[in-house]
Amino acid sequence: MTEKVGDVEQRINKLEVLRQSGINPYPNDFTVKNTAKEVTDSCIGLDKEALEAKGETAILAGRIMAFRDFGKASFLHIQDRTGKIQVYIKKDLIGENAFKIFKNCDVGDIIGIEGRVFRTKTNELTVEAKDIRLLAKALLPLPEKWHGLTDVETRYRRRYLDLIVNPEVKDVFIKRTQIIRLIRDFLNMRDFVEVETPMFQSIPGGAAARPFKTHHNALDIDLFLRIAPELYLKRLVIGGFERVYEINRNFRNEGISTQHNPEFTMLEFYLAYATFEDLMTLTEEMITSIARKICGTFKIEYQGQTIDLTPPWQRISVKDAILKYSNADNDIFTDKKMAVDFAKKIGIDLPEGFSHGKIILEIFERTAEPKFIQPTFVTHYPIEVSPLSRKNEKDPTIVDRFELLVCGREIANAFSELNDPIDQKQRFVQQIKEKEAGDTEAHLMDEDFVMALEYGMPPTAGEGIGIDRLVMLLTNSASIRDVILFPQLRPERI
RNA sequence: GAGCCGCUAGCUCAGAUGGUAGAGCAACGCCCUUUUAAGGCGUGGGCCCCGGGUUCGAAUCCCGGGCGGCUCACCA
Repeated sequence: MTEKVGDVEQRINKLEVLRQSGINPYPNDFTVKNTAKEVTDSCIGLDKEALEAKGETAILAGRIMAFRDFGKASFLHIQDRTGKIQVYIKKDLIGENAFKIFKNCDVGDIIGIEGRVFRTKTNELTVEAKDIRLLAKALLPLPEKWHGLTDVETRYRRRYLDLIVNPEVKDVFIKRTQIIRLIRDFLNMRDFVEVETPMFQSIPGGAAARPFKTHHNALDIDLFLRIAPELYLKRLVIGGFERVYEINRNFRNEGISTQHNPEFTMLEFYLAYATFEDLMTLTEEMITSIARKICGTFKIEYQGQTIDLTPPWQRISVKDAILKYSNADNDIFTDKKMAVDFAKKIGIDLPEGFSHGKIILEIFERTAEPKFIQPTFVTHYPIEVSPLSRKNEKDPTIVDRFELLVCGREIANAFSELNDPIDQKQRFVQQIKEKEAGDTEAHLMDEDFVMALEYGMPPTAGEGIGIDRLVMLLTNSASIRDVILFPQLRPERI
């Protein structure tokens, strides 16, 4: 190879060498019998002699992660789904032909190995190959063994590489699926039924957010990707699914950040004949039972802070939180003018037409929300910002709702559902007014949903939990992109 | 959307004040049959993110653009 040859060309050359000696570089007839972990587990506690006596053998496959080459012998590490294990290749043992194949293997190739398990001088458990098969030739080199792949853009764009090279990344995603499975187990055990409701909605409802718009050609109608499943799940409660949930994607056409991805996974569940207070207890049970299994403790580390999940969690109303964490006066809650003045005083820009409740919420978010590092149920939100929640019996300006805050972030949002169809209709009407006043995220009127309520919905409590954020918390991940396999990025342009 | 930072070999990174691009790992060749980032000797490898400008000369300075990260805004 005297002329300029890149890594890929070199590997294609090797591939040709193999083909010409009758070796298929992409065969499909190797039967794997063991995994790296099985081999390791079965030899735990066995010293060199005991292992020798046992005569353990293994047939396994994996990707070559590293070579330590000695000419006529070589050590390599191969990696399968369970981890890494060392392989020893000796020319004497595998023979001339197999050794020739091996010499045309590179880091990154996928191989199959059969051999005896032994311990080396340094006591590392090793499979001594008596046969080697190339199962898939890699044409591109893997990132460097020592520093690995750290460039975040490459890690997100080529997640497969990230997963091959950074084991802790794979761990996070395995934990993610475990968390979701535990949630399903938790709800299924309590007689909840899992359902799927439309992603395409002609009236995007159930949350305050801007939707993605698309078009159905055959029907010739505009459709919206859902921003929440809420209104469909409540229709199911009306239909008799007294305990129902969905774990699925929501889509919101908004900014991207360490906390936001345009598509994200949401758990929503509804429990008939329950109140938002019942859901606080249920939420504590659900999240602590998951933390126990995933983290093994209630005192978890998140980005340098220790979060104590030991129940019961603090409960505080929006009003009390504002009074506690700011020098606001009591009458901001009864007098909109006072609320406006106070908001301005603490530097909040208020667009025209903000409702009293929205101003209160702004004040809460500015003064109190970031203070709730330890898990806290913040309760009783203003009615204007909660158009689907049940009005509080004693104070009609607030609703029976809570948000669960951890590290100053919303993990869950829940309320006693509004099941009075006339009240619901009025709330929608109020939202329309706010939309007309310029609020792009105000809810839309959904007549069909109101009609469903007119058939009667049992008193019900409902909750949404942002799965991505829960996973971030339980895996100590700083960015939502670290818990979503393929986070949204701009396409690369040349 | 705004501000700050980054983009140089497959990967991780150096390249003051402008002088024509380097290291380690990976790769290739030779030696080496128990290594652990194996070792020794040798070799090749670059649209320095893109486009303009200044200059005798730009990876470096200036302007514009692209992509990414973080912070803020918006939100969950």
